[in-house]
Amino acid sequence: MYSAEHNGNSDRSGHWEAQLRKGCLEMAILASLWHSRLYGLEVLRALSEKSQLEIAEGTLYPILSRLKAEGLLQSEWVEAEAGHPRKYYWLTPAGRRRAREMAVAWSEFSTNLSALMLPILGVKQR
Amino acid sequence: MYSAEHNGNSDRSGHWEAQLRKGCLEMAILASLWHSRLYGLEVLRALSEKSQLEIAEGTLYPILSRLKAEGLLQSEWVEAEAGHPRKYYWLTPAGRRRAREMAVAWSEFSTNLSALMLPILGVKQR
DNA sequence: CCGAATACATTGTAATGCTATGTATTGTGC
DNA sequence: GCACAATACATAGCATTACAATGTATTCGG
Repeated sequence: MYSAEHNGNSDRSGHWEAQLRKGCLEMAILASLWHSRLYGLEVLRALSEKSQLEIAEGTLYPILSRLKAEGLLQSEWVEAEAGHPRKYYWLTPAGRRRAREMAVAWSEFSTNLSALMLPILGVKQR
Repeated sequence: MYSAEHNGNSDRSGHWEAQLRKGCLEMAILASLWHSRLYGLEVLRALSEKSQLEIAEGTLYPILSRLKAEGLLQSEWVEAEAGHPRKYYWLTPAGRRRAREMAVAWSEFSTNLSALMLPILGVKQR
């Protein structure tokens, strides 16, 4: 996400984009684990590369912890052959179900909202 | 939005959809005013009809108030020929600029996130 | 041994809806 | 005229969720 601060807007202007993302992060993190288990920083990198979604570490770990507490993720410590021990996470069956539900809800929600934004983008409507 | 409570999930399950919407409401409300000024309950109806977005009154008015305080909206009381006085809102030039910025950011954000959700929906990727 | 890099974790704070509730005005029926 | 319903707007306590700042722990390299 580009910074909006260069616009010289009011002191709130830098914050509205963050609000756009709130609420989507759990879903995005679950989605990042759809294909394979990953450790924390791999999740960060996956999200950054696949969807330009930048999450801070301080944000990520509480979310992972919350999802685990809710039974949507499982985790285990793995001693690396070289380097640091890592905590790997993967989706539980309940986690896969949740991810699907969220994907469906997101698809509908985002389609509806995007239709609302079309006139503003100057896109022709049918 | 359909209710997720019929799934019999944990007590948090009914709340994640609400979180998906948070952060999008300011943008949606600004967008609802793109073409013409509206009074409060017209905004509600416009959002419900155009994008199936249901916002409670208790949510709408603080947002309208906030956007006005930020200089993005203007408002005035109008005595109706029949019925109740209504408070009409419309976008200021700064409001139109913000709406455009948000529309652009949303377009990019939602496209990226949707791409992340495609595998879960079982949609083929190129 | 020390500093850097990597990996994970925590907490106070700010922001934003949700829920419940309340105020005010107009219209209708009795 | 009065009571109630409908309409319209408003508010505040609470729950939730990131963000930012900070900290702990481990490994590696000089």
